[in-house]
This record gives sequence, C-alpha cells and structure tokens, in this order.
Amino acid sequence: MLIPLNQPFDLKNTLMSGQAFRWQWDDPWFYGVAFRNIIKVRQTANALDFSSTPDKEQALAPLLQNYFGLEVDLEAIYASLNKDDRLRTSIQRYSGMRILRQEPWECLVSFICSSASNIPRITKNIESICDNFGTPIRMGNYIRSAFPSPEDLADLDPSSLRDIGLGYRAEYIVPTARTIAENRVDLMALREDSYDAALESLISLDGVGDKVANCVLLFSLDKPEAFPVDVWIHRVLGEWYFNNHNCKLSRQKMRIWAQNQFGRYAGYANHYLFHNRRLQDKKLA
DNA sequence: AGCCAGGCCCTCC
DNA sequence: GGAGGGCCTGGC
Repeated sequence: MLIPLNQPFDLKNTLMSGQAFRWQWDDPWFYGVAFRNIIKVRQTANALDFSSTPDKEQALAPLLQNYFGLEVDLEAIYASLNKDDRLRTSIQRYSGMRILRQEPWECLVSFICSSASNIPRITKNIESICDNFGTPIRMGNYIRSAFPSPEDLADLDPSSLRDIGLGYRAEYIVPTARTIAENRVDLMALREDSYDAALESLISLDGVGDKVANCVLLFSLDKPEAFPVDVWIHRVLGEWYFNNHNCKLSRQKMRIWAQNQFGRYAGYANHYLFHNRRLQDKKLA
C-alpha cells in the first residue's frame, strides 16, 4: 500500500539514525515491528510503500502516517532553525530525516537500555527482550516478536533480564515496568502534558535521568523542544559554542542553554547534530 | 587485551 | 548541589 509523500522525507536516515532500534535493512526494504505488526516498508519516488501483518494495511496506514510524523511541516522547522550557520550543514546533508513518534513504552525501555552502551548492543538487547518475553509474529517465513507490554515485564525477576545480557539495566527495567503497569505513571497521558511536567514524571522512574527522559520526550511524546545531551552532543556544543571540547557546563545546564539557543524545535537540531557527528566518526574509524 | 560506551544513582563534601 | 566512583557486558 502506498502513502503519498509531499514533504522532504528520507526513510533510511530516519530509521538508521539511532532513534529506533528494531528496523533491519535489506535493500530496498526495511523490516520492523511496531503496533504489534511486522512492517515491511520502502521509499519510492513520492510515496512510502509498505505491507503489514497481521493487521490490514488500511488499518496500519494512519498509524504509520503518525509514526513517521508525515503531517509535521519539516520545511517550517528548518526555517526556524536557519538562524544557526553551523547547524545548516547538518540539515542540508540529511534533509528529510524525521523525528519518529514512537510507542512510548518501547521507547522508554530502549533508552533505559542505552545507558553506557552502544547502538549494536542496544539493538541486540531490545531484540532479546522481544524474543524472550514478547509475542511472536509471522510474515511468511519471517518471524519477529512484538515488544512486551509493561505487564509482561513487571513481574520478572531482574536476573532473567541479566541472563539475556541487559546487565545492571535489569534493575531499572523491572521496577519501571511495575510503575507503568500499576498506572502510577501514564505514559500516553504525558503527550498532553507540558514539557516540564512530562519531564518531571519521567525522571521519577528508575533508570531515567535527564538524558534518557529527553530521548523519550523527543522520540515518542510530541515534545520537539526536548534536547538529550549525551557525550557527543556535549562535545559538539562545547567545541562550537564554548570554544572548548572539555566544556565544564553540566549536561543539564547545557540542555537548558541549547533549548534557549535553538528554540521550540531544539530536538530537531539535536538529532541532526547527533546523526552528523555519529556518521562522521564512523567514517573516520 | 583492555578501554570505554548515546547514563544513572549513591555517597560524600 | 555537584563532583566522583561504581556498575554489567560487549564492541572496537
């Protein structure tokens, strides 16, 4: 089924920029799991071409339109970020890369897993969680598993997560799953909350600090001003704006500085800078 | 072979 | 309130 595209869109950089961890590339198709479906998708000249199972494409289309943020006016966002010369290069280079609107629970667990880790390992961890505790889905002879619900993880012994390679993150995931399962924090409701209120709720969860919370806010909770400061972003901003790669500014202070600097779409600036830096480093390696 | 990772949390000052 | 060390494990 085709979803027409009438805005800048770059499927590959969108899915391979470290914001989501379940998409596998088999040129020209991407295979992933979302909304408890296997999704097979590629980009054509002016459309997204996808199929899904077990649900019908007609049912998935609006969900994917939302997931890919196709109603977001990317040109307007670029225009608002155009005041910054150093940013312009990254935006031009990866024009069409979008911020996904992911399922919040999966996004939360993914970024709890990201602590002191790397993308290959995070990817492996997430897949292991699904394989062991999620429901299998089959598309022909291709099999993946849905991301387990909070209830599925809430009663686990953390050691069962350690056994599949999650390390100390196991001790964060289980209590957080319980908090969500018991509805003490309603992730979906955070989409309607202000940035500050949603940030405060997320920070209260085990294993969630300022950085992880901002990832969840940006990639799943409709908060484009969210600005996750990881070591790379900290380094880039230190070099560019503070003339010092060992900038003393704390992560949180730098986040607030950046939000003032880049404005209400600071998160887009963040993601273009992050992606640019990451690919640049990979090229040098 | 080791070092260090897309942090968080706790302790101690 | 903020600096420093510990933490699982595995990429590179």
